[in-house]
Amino acid sequence: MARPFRQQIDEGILDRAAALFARRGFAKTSLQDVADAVGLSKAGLLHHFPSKDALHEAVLAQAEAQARGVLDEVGSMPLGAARDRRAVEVVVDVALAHPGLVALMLAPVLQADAEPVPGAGTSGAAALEAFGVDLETSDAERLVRVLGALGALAVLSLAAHHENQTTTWRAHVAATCFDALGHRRPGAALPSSDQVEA
Amino acid sequence: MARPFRQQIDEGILDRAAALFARRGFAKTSLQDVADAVGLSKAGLLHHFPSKDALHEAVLAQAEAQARGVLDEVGSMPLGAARDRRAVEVVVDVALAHPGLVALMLAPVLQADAEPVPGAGTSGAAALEAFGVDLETSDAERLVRVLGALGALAVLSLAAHHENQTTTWRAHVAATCFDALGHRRPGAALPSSDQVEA
DNA sequence: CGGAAAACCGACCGAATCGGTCGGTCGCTC
DNA sequence: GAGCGACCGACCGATTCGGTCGGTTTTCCG
Repeated sequence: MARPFRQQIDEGILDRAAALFARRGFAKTSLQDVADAVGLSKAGLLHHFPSKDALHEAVLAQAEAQARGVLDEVGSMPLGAARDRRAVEVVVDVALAHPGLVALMLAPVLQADAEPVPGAGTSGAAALEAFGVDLETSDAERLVRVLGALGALAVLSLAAHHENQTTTWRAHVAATCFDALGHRRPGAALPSSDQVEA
Repeated sequence: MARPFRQQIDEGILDRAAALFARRGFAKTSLQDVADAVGLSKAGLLHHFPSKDALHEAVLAQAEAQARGVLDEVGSMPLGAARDRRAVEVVVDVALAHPGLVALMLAPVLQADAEPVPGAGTSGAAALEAFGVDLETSDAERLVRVLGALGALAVLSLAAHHENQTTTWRAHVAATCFDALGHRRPGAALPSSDQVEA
C-alpha cells in the first residue's frame, strides 16, 4: 500500500472523466462536473491534474493505451465469425471495466462538431478497422453491423456501470454485441460479411 | 405551398434540437448550439420559439407524440420473435426519419444527472415496456437485449443522418437491431431469453 | 508522540458564455 | 410603397467557466 494509491485514484478519475467527455464533449464538460462525478471538489481535482487540458490529454492517453492493447490483440486474428466471437469477449470485458471508453472512441464518428485534439478521431477509426471495416471501400453492411455492435456496447457499458451490474450483465452484453454482428446465417451466405466462417 | 413552410422549418429545428439535447443534455446545450445546427442565428432561432424552455417543451412534446404512435402500435402486438421483427422495422423507420429521437428517449436511462422535466424519463421507460421489459421483475437478459438494440439504433440513426445514408442503411440497421434482440433459429430455444414466445 | 508532506477544500478572481432583448434589414405580397 | 414575417448583429445582466490562493485535515514515518 505504499504508493499505488495515487495511481489508482488517478485512473478512477480518468475513467469517469472519459465517460463524461464521451457523452457531453470536452468543451461542454466542466471541471465541476468531473469533480462531482469522482467525489472531489474542483480544487481537489486540480490537485491531481494541473489543468483541464492536462486532464483531457491524460484521458485520451489512457483511452488510447487501453484501446491499443485490445485492438492489437483483436486485429491480429483472422477475419470471420470465430474471431468476432472472441473479439467481442475481449472488448466487452474492457468496456465494462472502463465505462465511457467505447463511447469516447465512438464520439468523433458521431459528432459533427469536431474536436481538434490530434489523436481523438484516430482510435475510433482504428476500432472500426480492427473489426474489418474499410472506410474507403463501401462495405456498407459490415460498417453498420460493427457500428451497431459498438453502439450497443457503449450504451450497455454506461447503463451497467450506472446500475452497478457490470458482472451480472457480462454474458448478456457479449451475446447481444455478437448477435448484432449478424453471423447467425446457417445456410445462406451474405455477399460480403462472413464469407470466412468457423 | 401556402403555409406548411413554417411548420416544416419548426419540425426541422425540433429534430436537430432533440439530437443535441439527447447527446449533451438540455442544460449543457446552448441556444447557439441549436442555432448553428439549424443554420440560424440565435435571434433567428428565438423568433421561432420564444424561449429555450419553450423549445425544450416543444422538443419533448414532439418526441412524445412520435414515440407514442409507434409504441402504441408495437405494444399492442403479442410478444415473440415475429413481433420483434415487425417492431424493429417500424421503430427503425421512425428513428432514421428523426435522428436523436431514440437517443433522447435513452438519455434518462443512461444519465445519472437527472433532468427534472416531468415527461422526460417516462417515454424511455415506456419504450422498454413496449418491448416487453419489466423493470420490476429482473428479466436481465431481455433488458440487456432491448437496451442494446436501442443503443445500436441510437448510434446508427445519428451516424446515418450524419453521413446522409438513412435510406441506404435502412435494411442493414433493421437487421442489426433485430439480431441484437437475440432470436435464434426458429427451432432451438435459448435458456432464458424468449420463453414467452408467439 | 511530533512534524513534514500530501490530500483536500472554501472562497475567490477575471474572463468567457449564458439566455434573452432591441433595433434594424431583407424579401415578399398586396 | 406600405405592411409583414423572417431573420440578423450588437448588446445586456447574470451565470458559469477554468484556475489560484490560503488554510485545514489526513496520512505517513521516525
